[in-house]
Amino acid sequence: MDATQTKNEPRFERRKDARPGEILDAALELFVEKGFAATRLEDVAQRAGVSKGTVYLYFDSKDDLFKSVIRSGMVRAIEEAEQLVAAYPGSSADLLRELYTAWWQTIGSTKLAGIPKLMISEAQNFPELARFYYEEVIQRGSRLFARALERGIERGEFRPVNIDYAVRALVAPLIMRAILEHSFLPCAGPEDFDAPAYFEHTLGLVLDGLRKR
Amino acid sequence: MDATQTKNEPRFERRKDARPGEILDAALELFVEKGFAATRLEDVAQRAGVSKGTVYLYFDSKDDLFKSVIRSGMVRAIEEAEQLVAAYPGSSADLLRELYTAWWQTIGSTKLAGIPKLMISEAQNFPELARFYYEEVIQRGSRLFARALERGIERGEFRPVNIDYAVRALVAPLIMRAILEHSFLPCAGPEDFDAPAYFEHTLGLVLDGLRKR
Amino acid sequence: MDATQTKNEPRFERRKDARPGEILDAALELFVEKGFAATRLEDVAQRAGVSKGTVYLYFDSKDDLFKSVIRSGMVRAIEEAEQLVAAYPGSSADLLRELYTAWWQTIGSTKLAGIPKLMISEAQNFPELARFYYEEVIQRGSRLFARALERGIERGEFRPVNIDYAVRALVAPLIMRAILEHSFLPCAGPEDFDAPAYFEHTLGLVLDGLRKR
Amino acid sequence: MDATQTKNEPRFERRKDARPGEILDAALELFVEKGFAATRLEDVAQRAGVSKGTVYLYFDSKDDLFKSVIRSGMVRAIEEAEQLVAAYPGSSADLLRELYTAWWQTIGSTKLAGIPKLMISEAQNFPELARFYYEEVIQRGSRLFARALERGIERGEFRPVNIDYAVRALVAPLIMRAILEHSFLPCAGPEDFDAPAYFEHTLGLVLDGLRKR
DNA sequence: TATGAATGAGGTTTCATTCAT
DNA sequence: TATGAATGAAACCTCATTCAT
Repeated sequence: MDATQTKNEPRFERRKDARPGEILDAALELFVEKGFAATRLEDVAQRAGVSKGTVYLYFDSKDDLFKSVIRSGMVRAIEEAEQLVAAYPGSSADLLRELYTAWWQTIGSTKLAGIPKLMISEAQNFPELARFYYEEVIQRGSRLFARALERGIERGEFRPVNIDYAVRALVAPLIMRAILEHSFLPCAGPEDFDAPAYFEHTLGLVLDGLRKR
Repeated sequence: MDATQTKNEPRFERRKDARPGEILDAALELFVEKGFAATRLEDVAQRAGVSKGTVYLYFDSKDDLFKSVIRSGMVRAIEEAEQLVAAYPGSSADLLRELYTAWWQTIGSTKLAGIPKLMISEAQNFPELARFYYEEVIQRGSRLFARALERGIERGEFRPVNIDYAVRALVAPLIMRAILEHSFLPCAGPEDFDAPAYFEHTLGLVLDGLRKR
Repeated sequence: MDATQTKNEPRFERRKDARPGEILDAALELFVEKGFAATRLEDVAQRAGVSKGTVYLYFDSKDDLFKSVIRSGMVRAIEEAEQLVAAYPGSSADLLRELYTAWWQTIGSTKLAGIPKLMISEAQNFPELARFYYEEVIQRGSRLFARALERGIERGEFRPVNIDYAVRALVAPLIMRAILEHSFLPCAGPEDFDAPAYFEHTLGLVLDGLRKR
Repeated sequence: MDATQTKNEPRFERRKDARPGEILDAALELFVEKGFAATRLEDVAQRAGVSKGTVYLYFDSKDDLFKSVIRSGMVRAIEEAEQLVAAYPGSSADLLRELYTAWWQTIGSTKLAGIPKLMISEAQNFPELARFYYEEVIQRGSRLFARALERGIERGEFRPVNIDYAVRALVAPLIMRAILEHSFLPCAGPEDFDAPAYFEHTLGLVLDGLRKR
């Protein structure tokens, strides 16, 4: 069934209508807020404006809903960024800055920013999902930065450094920021964590390390 | 199997003093492994080698047990590190390296390494506990590094930098490592994450940024 | 046995409107029989023909169920009796007899007769509920009799007596009968307690005391 | 053991020492206050000033403790009153008044006043105990009043009345008062229930009914 | 499709009872 | 005798899931 449409769908989205999107949004919010186990499906339904039974029209189970939440969010953003890297005309330092900006706009400042914390919390309870996320989001996302660094080295803009460690140095603040937003940020004064400034500074530190002597 | 020991095991064993610690240990392991809500008190009891009811002799509720787990773990390690910083005779760069080593030995390579992930996951569900952790662990721990940096600047070993950002750059890899260990490390090959090497590299990057020009 | 009916009984039966009443009935019976604390919610559910969870669709907790049982029972009967007193055309002695009859028909010979014992047993455990019952049932019920007595005195049918004591003399046998039915009646031969005769005799005693000399 | 003392002990007291007496006192108070099922043995022990285990040195189980509480209280008081009736020299009206006074002094104004409510509440849960109480306390107590009434009729002091109903009219206020004290008295103003006046009035009413015309 | 009443397995928590000391 | 730590059955309550409407 559904043979005509099966081909061009985004790979990790299970349904085509708009209804499940609202459910996914609600579920993401609540899973991030309370954790998977502590989230009641009834609350998800209510926040999505549907009844409890309706959730089961679109998702097989709570587990299935969780997996859909994770799968549906991040991948698209990474695909876009991959295109950005492939076609970027400017300097590699600017490309890195561009990647930071893109991350902030498509993930960091949106609901998707909750996914890292969520996935970290539940990785051990959903091993296959964790593997999927590790490969399709973490590794694929890391490769973006790796490619930009390699590009810079090839073009003589950066000195040759260990790519893995440099990637981590670049990615860590993004993840830290996303995690903190959904954990301790309410404890800190809001002034304590100005994301753009933090990113700018980290970028400066790393670019300084990349500069040829 | 084990025929020699099976018979004489007493079903009632009185060890009042040892109990709470054993329960806390078991609880920490399971909370980290499965999350707070998904951990059944029965499993905690079993792993601690006691019955369900015994847990309630020492802790008022599951919530109380959770709070005790968090409170009892980290603070001691930080106190020790504070003494280290206060009395350190050598260079500030060595002090930073010493802090890294101490963190790895007392936290990073022990069960306590699970607490950051755990606390991040549950911060929103335990706001007062989150505040406690933020103040007594995160801020107090950060101040350790801040003091080492200030010391280096005062003594002319480092150039004057923004302390906050430098602290974050130093702390991020420790936290990232601890978090990953209890989330995606099973997905990665074990070779993918050699903690000491990672730390050494990060330290190199930051110290390089601190070097006077 | 019962082969003809066993098959088609649906396991899910939707009867939203009837449920609360059925549950209240079952709960009243069991609370009276065993006491509040000794009654298991599972038994209430079973006697009402529903599952444990269903009880919680209609009542927040066991306490809430108990309060509803008490509140829902008596008040209606008293309201009806108040109208009886207000509109009664005959002699005041007949009105007293009428009140006795009404009590027997709407309370004494029904399940509601268990409530006095139940409420007495639990008054200390539910102080606010006890206050409600005291005001809305005990005092309001007593006022019924008081009004009939005052009416008789005003109309010159009775001699002026202390209303409070006379009310107690009238009410006591009703309460005693209801209490005994749910406590020691199984110990006594059933012949030991013919309620109408008992009431008739008490009425005679009191009316005799009210007669003008 | 204890052969010298075995003979004259009160029939329904199981132990001879003073220790169990304190436990029984504590148990009576709490059973009356909260009901049997809602009373925790730990609280009984604490109020008696002993440890939980000690209770089991003197009583086989919670049920056994309950039965002992009931058995140990009332019977002695009734025995004394039986002697009073058997030997009373004065008028039968005075004897009735004497019985009221004795009841008030040995039961109504003491902790024992809680037993009627307690026994009523638990009669259905302890059928054999209920039967014991019915026979040894209720019927035996009623016979006290019956004997006084018969004496009065035989001696020509009272007119011949139905003894059963007259006994009930005499006993009801005593029981009502004891029950109310441990249920709704906290709801009423304390002025609402002056026991001696209430008793005096009831006695007057009944004696009036007994007077020869 | 959509609803929400109904279910019942499973979790937390209590507490009567046991037993090593 | 006396203690109180330990036990585990059983209670209350929740919530993912089902199904009649």
